Amino acid sequence: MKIRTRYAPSPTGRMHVGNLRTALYEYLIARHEDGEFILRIEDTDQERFVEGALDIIYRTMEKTGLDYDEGPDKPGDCGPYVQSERVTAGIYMEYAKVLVEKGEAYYCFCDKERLDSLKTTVSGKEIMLYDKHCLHLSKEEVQANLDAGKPFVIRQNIPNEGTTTFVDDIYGAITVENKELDDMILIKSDGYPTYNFANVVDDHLMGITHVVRGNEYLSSTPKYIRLYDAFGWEAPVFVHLPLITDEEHHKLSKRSGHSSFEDLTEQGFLPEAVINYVALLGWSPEGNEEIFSKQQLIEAFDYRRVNKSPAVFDMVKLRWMNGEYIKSMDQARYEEYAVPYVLSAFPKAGNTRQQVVTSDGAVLSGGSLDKILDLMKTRIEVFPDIPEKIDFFDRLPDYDPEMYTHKKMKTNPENSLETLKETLPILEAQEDYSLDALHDVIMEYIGRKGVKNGVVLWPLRTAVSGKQSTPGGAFEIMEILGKEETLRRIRIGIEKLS
RNA sequence: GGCUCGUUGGUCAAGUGGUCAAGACGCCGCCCUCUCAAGGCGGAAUCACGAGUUCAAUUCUCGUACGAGCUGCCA
Repeated sequence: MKIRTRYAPSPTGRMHVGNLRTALYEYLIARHEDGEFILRIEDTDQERFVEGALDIIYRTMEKTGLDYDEGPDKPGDCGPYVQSERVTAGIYMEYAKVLVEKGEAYYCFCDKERLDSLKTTVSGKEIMLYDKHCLHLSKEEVQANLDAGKPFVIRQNIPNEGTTTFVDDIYGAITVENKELDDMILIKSDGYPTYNFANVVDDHLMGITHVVRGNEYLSSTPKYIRLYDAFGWEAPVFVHLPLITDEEHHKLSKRSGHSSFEDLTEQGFLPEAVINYVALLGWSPEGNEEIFSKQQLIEAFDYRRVNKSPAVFDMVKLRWMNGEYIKSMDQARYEEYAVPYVLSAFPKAGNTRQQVVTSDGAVLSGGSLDKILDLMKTRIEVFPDIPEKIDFFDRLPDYDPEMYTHKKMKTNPENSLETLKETLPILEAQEDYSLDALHDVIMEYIGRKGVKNGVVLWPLRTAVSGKQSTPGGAFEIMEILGKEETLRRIRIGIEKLS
């Protein structure tokens, strides 16, 4: 039988990374077996609906490459794929009535006051188990209430005896006492189904073979099983996934600041890196490889290797992985992402990819920008790292002359001044400011002086950058700055040291 | 409170009744080197605890502790 999985989000805001992983695993399970993956919108909660959330879902599916075979915007044989539309079609009420006929569900007219009176507080928490009060209403009483237009819900009728058992493909067999199971509401008083009910009905009607979801549903699954049984339907395979937590081992929340896919992309993470990272949270491949393209994930993904224990979402490792993706990015796409950040380090108005004017007044060509881009590629983990690493190109910082002192290089303000004074005329005479030419002419000087490279290069790099550490060395920086700006900065260095 | 699930280095994790208990991130050190990266090499660091089964338990069983989830006319 062909595998069919579905991703069934509620349009309530951004896409939580837990949901994203669920969607990914559902996608991978289907694609791995050449099955089908469908998108269904579960908008049965009118109150929580957020304007625009639907667009976020579509956009996220698109950006993450989770293409579905059927969905609201991809008609298939099981539509509509939006639950509110299915409500209008009367689907859920029809099935709820089937259950009522069978005695597996019943109308309940209890008002809020009566329900409240059933609540008890145990160790600070309010708990409530419905007492089946309305189960005992006669057919005539129910009809009379219905005719009178009394608001009602339809509840599942779960016996108080016996146990219910199901097998989860990850967690194994799970058994609960039926008396622990509440007579949950199937149809709400506004006529909408609850998530639990709509889910079962739709998964069956849509031919879903594998239900994949977060482990927060593990303890309510027995109720689902009873529903499938009540209908006489075959239950799907259940695959419950371990929780993703924050550093404090609590469920990832909005407070953590990186709980949603959109949070992450705003922070400069690449969709494919997020997907790759999230795939490894709760699942591991057979080998030691960790970098997986979507296609490789599809091939390698065996959901039986999903593990049971919760996983901490580690931003540090995500950053590393994102850096790996950046390093192996093709040039065009890399530039597409990186150029805006490079440009943002040169705030002067009118700057473009082809030419920028620095705040110090130097003119840098497109070629210089290329070199900055090259320098950055192995030095960043996310693109927003760029500006602060290259700020010294735009404006020479007002640095402390003590920066010329470096024990290992054996430099100090005195010999640094000497170096700058002696190299200045060489650099003034030099016309070719390409990396190689600069290298040759300075190395020739170093050879002549008979000193270690660092004795000369440390002060030079300090003078042209004004920073303790820089991407690239003295030659790279001088090449990028060009002759005029290089000389200006060296003269400033000489002034500072004099 | 009840129910359910979980527990291998700081984090992600592999793994098995007998292993020197993989690998990755991070950390530390070394090499390279004008700094920072990248790259290469190496290091420290783990089977929650207590019983039981067994010649042998990280692995199987039970219990304890801790953590999480559920206990909504939310999903």
